[in-house]
Amino acid sequence: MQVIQFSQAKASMEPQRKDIHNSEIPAVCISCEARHGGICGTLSPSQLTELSRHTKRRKVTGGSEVIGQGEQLNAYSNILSGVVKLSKMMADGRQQIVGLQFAPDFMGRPFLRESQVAAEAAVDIEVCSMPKAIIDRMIADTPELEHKIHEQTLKELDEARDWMLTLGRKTAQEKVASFLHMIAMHIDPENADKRSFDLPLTRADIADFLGLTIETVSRQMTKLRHEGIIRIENNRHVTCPDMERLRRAAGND
Amino acid sequence: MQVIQFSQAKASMEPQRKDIHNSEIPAVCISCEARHGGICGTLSPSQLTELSRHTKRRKVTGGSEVIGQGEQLNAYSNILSGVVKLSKMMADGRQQIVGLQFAPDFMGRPFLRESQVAAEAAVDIEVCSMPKAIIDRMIADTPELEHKIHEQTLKELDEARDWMLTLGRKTAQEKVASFLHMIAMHIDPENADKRSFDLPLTRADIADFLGLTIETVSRQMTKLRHEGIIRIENNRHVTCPDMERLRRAAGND
DNA sequence: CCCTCTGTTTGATCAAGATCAAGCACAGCG
DNA sequence: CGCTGTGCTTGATCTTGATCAAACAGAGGG
Repeated sequence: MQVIQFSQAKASMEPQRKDIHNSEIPAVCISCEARHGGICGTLSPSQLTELSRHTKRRKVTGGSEVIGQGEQLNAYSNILSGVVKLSKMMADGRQQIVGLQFAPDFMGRPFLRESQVAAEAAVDIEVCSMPKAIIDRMIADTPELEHKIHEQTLKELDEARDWMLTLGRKTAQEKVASFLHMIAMHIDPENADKRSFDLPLTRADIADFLGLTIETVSRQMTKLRHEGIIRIENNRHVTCPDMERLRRAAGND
Repeated sequence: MQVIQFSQAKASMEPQRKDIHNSEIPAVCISCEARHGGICGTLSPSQLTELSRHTKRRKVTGGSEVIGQGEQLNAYSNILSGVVKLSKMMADGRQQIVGLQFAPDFMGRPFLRESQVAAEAAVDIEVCSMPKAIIDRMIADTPELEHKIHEQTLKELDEARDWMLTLGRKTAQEKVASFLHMIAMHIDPENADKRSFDLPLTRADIADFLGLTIETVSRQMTKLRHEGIIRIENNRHVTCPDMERLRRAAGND
């Protein structure tokens, strides 16, 4: 009966969904679907019933690991809020961030037992996680679900390849500008002239994302600041008066 | 009736398949499946019938474009032999190779009209290509087909992320060693101690793959040669007496 | 045979970014 | 209040890989 409520919620208006998400009963991901474009819109009522018994909403504080590199991966998650960084590390400690995941993204690695990347909360995040086994079974008999996940995979592949061009061929200045531009677009892709945003990453993380050192990131930020392309307050808050100039500084002309 | 033959071929032995592939009638991709692990094993006989009327086997000479960056992409292909490089180019000509595809791979971008990468034959290749529209329709009603393509996408994503670590954090020496090791593994993944292989890429391509210049690639190859880790004949043919040493030089300790 | 073209190597020099080293700002805390 | 720790910036110097330049090897072609 709980589930009937959820199904109704799906069709109803925003406030009610919120109530359900905050209720005692672990919220089924139908709420993610409604508010964040997650995967659960593809599931049947009976599948949702089952899933609802196992999903769990939880908060993860910034900096803590969601999944370690090479670890057994036994859950999928929808990111409800915040940013997750995916990274790889070499034996001697050199690290590279290979992807960022934002609020509506689905996290997890289908069809494999081990993850080759570590997932860590970049800031405080909220996720809705569900057991791998159940989702894997549902994938097998719900083609739309696999399709949805496939589309997410394709999106990640495109982003990874874009980033390879940045890593391999751009200058430090262009790399930093590319990063800022990417974040600005992700915060509000519709409203491209939105001028102000918070960086979800420390300078150290940005360096690991761009294949640079902390010092170089800092110097390039200062340079962009002196050139009037950005303003920075409190280290994290960035304002970009002219997004087009930032785009050009990023080499995407 | 042609198609019945194909179906039989699928179940029968190697030589017959080859005959079919060389016959006048454009070979349906069932032959790819049998010999190269392509996508057509997931299709029903009637789907194969239809597909067989539209697939076309063709050769592409090294260096020519298969799909231009940003071009309309109206075909999928199975690579039957050879290597394809996927690359991105900046407006000023800087280029980055973002992926290599080898013989059994499926090439093409589902669900999108435009490709953001250019695909070019690295050496002379043979492909079995099929119209996008037909495959897209078959994907819609054959979940196994989407699953197969999804798995290929996941493989490409893993490879892209591995390469991001190389691009962002490895030294020139490690990059070149990583490249050689990767090629060696791809030529014969089963037989990891296979010592000898041909490079499918020119020095310029290798540089674009590694985010280096031609000169640096050349110098690092010379250095690996002097250290006795590899031997090189005719510029393209590489012998590696001790794969373990190469792996260590690549930083994958 | 010479000539040209492409792909490659090698050498000399330069510069972008790494490394080493301080120092500042701010938050938490005894 | 001063102390400590963390994250960030700035400066001085060094190193890696880029750039500029030359030369070589092999293929094709007149």
